[in-house]
Amino acid sequence: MRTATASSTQAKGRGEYAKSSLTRENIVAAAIPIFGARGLDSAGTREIAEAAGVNQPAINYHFGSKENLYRACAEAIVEKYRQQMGSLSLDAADALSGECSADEARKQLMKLMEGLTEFLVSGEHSQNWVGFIVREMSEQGDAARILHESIWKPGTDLVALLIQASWNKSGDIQLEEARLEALLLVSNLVAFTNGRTVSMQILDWDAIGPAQLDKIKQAMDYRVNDIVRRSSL
Amino acid sequence: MRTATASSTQAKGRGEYAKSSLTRENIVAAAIPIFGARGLDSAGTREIAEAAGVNQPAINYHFGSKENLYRACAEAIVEKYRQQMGSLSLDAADALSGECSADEARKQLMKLMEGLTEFLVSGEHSQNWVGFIVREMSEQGDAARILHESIWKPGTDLVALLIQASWNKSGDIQLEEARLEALLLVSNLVAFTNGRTVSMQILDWDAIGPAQLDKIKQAMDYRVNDIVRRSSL
DNA sequence: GTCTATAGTCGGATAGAC
DNA sequence: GTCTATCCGACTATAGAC
Repeated sequence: MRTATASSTQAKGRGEYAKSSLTRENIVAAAIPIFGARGLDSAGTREIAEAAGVNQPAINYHFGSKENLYRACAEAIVEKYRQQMGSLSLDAADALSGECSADEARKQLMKLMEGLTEFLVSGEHSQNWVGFIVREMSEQGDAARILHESIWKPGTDLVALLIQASWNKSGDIQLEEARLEALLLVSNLVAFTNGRTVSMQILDWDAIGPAQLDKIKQAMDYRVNDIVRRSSL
Repeated sequence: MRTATASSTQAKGRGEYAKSSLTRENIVAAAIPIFGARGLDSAGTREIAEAAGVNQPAINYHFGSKENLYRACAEAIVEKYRQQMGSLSLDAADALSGECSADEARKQLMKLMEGLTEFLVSGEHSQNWVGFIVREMSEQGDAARILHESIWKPGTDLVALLIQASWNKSGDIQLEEARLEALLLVSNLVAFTNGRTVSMQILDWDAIGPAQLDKIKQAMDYRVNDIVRRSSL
């Protein structure tokens, strides 16, 4: 994106910055894990600059302010999320758009949740920016809005629709109930991202490796099946 | 606690500070919601001092440093938690200490979770310091250790033991499984504290009042029953 | 014990050389 | 476009009057 030749004060996209896109991306990539670990206020521009291999004023030059960089990080994360979860989401959405049996919905739901589990809990390289997403859950700023509208809202909505389809019911009341279930389902995964330290201590785990990931996945499978089973109430 | 006469450099407890306990408590009470909302780094001593009705150096005088005040807040929270959840926890522990039928365990578990739900999600005055607890879940400092050992660990352990008792089984493998279930159960509540903003937007709620609290409680009841039902697998 | 005044440090942002 | 040097504001912590 943003095909820029190496050196020239070229024309801007539309009121947007259009400086050296390479160093911009370096800075964003370096900033995301630092912001994710320490938050907007605590993370220093000097720290970020060092990690990116540039000098401190470079951040201000490229982004205008630390907060702008923060927003740029949120946007970059949305992009990465779409790359990583896009195909899974599309599969599920496709299934929903056709008529979709309860069992088909259940299978799609399990596949989607397994993908989400791997994505949020495992995924060594992604681990960095999951911290960013989860941290922003408790904030109310601009970045939080971006992440909510592009990640949390569509993600949980998709899960909710699959749950509803698995119940073989429709209607607004059912949808709200399904949304609540979807939220609780996703929050279970957050326990292993946001609260990873606490979780590991409680479970006497010293790492979340493949063996632990399997246990989490199994627990999530139980959860999904429990939710689906409620259709017969 | 700490019965101090109004003015005198009285004897210290044991190596501990023993200044004017009243203003100490005022500062702690003012600091907890601010730390909870903004975190250790972002919260300023001036801000806290103003909220407490004292001047900024008073904090340093009474606590030595901002970080010491932070630890004092964590300890105060543990105290409040024990006051508020103590009787419920004791009831459950009592039930466990005697021989305890599966159904008795299930009932105690539901009662405990309902109490926890009200405590974490509702509870207007407590809302302040729930932010503190949840924020520290992702940290690894001294305060995090205090809260973990005095709140998270014993709390989830109790839930895990009740789950195990409701399964009518014992053994280490069952205990780890029960701990995992307990963790997921508690993490569902965190969705409405830490992620309150996100949750409300997803569910189209504009507040978490009695009606919403009932829905959450019902969902938690479903969850508990689902977990217990698995004993027959 | 509580205040005012201030020291000392570190943060983000800016100016200007190259 | 990227560097060095620097400003200015905010912060915690300390010194000392009352």
